Amino acid sequence: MAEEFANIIIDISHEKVDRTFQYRIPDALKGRIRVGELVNIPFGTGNRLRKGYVVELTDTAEYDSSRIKEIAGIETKGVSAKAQLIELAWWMKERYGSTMNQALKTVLPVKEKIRQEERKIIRTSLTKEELENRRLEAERKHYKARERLFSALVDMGKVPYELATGHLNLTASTLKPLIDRGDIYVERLAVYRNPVTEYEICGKEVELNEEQKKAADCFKEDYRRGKRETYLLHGITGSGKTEVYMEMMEQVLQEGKQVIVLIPEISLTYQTVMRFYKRFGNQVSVINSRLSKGERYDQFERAEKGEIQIMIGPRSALFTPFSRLGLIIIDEEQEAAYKSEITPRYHAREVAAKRAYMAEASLVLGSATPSLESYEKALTGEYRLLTLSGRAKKDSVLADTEIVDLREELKSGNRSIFSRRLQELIEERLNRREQTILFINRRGYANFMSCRSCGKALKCPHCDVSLTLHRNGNLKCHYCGFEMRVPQSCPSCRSPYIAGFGTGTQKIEEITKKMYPMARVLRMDMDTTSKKGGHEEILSAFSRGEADILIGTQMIVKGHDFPNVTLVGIVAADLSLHAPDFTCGERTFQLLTQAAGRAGRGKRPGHVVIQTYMPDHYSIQYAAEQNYEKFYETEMAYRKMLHFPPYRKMLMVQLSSPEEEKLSRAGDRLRSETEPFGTQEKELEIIGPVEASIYKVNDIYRKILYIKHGNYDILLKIRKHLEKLDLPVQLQYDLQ
DNA sequence: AGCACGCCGACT
DNA sequence: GTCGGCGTGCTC
Repeated sequence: MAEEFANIIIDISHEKVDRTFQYRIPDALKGRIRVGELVNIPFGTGNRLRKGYVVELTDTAEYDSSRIKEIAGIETKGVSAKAQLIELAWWMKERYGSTMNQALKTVLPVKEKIRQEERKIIRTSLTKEELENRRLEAERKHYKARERLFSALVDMGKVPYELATGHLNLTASTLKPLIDRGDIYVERLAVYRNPVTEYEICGKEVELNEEQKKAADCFKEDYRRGKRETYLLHGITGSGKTEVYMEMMEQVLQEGKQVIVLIPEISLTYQTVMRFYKRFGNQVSVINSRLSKGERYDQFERAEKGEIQIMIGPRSALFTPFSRLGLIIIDEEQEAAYKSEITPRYHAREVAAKRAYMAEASLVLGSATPSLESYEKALTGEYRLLTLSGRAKKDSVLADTEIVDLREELKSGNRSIFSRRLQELIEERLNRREQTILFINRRGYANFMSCRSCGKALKCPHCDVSLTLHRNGNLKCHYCGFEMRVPQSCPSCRSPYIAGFGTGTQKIEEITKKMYPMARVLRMDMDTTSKKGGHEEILSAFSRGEADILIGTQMIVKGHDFPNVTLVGIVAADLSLHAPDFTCGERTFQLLTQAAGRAGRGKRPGHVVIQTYMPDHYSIQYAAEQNYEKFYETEMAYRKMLHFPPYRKMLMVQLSSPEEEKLSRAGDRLRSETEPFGTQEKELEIIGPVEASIYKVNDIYRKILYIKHGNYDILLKIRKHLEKLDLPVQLQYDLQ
């Protein structure tokens, strides 16, 4: 059955028409019009034909039915990348639960009204005196618009078109008679705001080793044969994944196709980007969040016109309007940065898979520590697994890793945050003029309690996640709502040494400076990097050897190469291990592995010290061994046992409201509306609604409902059902 | 973006 | 009075 109306956005770049208009589908076109289709439509009083994209099909008229016009026809030529992106937006709307407008805004960035470089310029061939005469004439006749224009021309000689229409409030109808008279003319030029200057191509930087070659060849062979697949490139830190990407890209470019490379914002550094420039020259464009919207728009426009073939950027680069997309690469695919925090809360990995499928492109996911989801798919054969098990540089070896048991330190009377072994090694580095990184894997704000004697965190008896210490002094489980008083002694070993855990970078900096007054110490965290460029500045200062010790959070362990670093100290591995979240084991493993990978990137061997109260925990053990496979097996078994993703799919519904009463009523309603799905679907599990880890934020209360099921589609159905209820609280859905 | 409409001063 | 520039608002 074919719908009667189509909602269409007009392909004119002006914010005032940045919304949909409804058109009737004529009988002749019924059934032939789909979402994303480029059509011709009569628009405005003059009914001039314009191009528009179909954004939605519907049977209900949302506008005075008699005034809805008909679609004139389907535009066949120039079926561009945009059409595909609109289809993608439709899919995102369905998958992540948002409005079509929200989805469109993420996929098609609206052109900014203020453009930094003018593309149309009003110029004149008249002399200064003639202009002044024109101005006086206009003044005398009270032609205010002309007077403004001429005085601007007298002052500047030329006027950017945007300035004329914006600030001077001129319209085309004012300008036209002047153009006809020959007073002025409009010069059009395509000047792009190029965020990077040109570089010469240097070709390949290094020869690939056996493993790298094997991985790249496997891809290239498939690609040449027209096989499009998803690959998981699993390579340990320092194994040279980037070279393999570039080799793959070469093949794709040779076949006239285009490439999108996603890199987590945090590791999108000058060094990384330069490597791509050196290999591919000005076929490459880079976008990052520091670029203005206009600059970003320009780069997308260049991509659409085919001026560039490679786009590198954070998750939003996924929406580059390439019309011949052949490959998407996602580096560090497990990174949390690939998940959008605003509606539609999409995951770049999933959207990339969809886009690659639509464009008949291949997808390469790369990581040293793949997400469990991806690795599982690689093991079941859904993805093709490519492995790099050795370091790319022959003389560089994996760091020597040791785990220090902080319980033993306490027993022997050392109450400092640095173990004796770590202190010893730091001193050694200082004497040898080598560099040290001290890493604090602190994340989030939830505080937990643990025992300094046995190392165990206080956990929920029902959920096996850490209890969160609340301000009222109680411990709470934010998965099931279990609550208890802070005990006087450790429940498992009776030791009285239990305490809240929370060590900040600042405190560590203070202690370090006190212990090593001669050392030059740099700190890198949210405070020190908030000003723009702060990030890069600190890292390059450290890289130039301007400090002996770098103290920081996750941001220091991503992708940076510091050849002179021979010691990495992980101050308290337990920090991320006890986060109140079922993924904390996975995250800890990832962080520790990455941090350990920072040591010994140069010729001198590296040393890694992991301080922990839980030296036997599998996340810590396997991270120290750099043994991903073992970690994967253990973690998967645990997820399976507790019915967590990826074994089961999970829908999280966050409810928030300033009124507690409304919140709890809405929560009960959501639960009771979900329960009936369980009568036919025995696998269904509902937990909660329980209070969020921070229940009250800015006077708004928050609760979470967890719905688990093995089948994705059931959860989609449940979400759709819940969305329709129209409850008087804010709802946020997250499906994983 | 482009078009119409209503306002207002200029000119016959 | 009419003509035409100017500013504003709307376009399915």
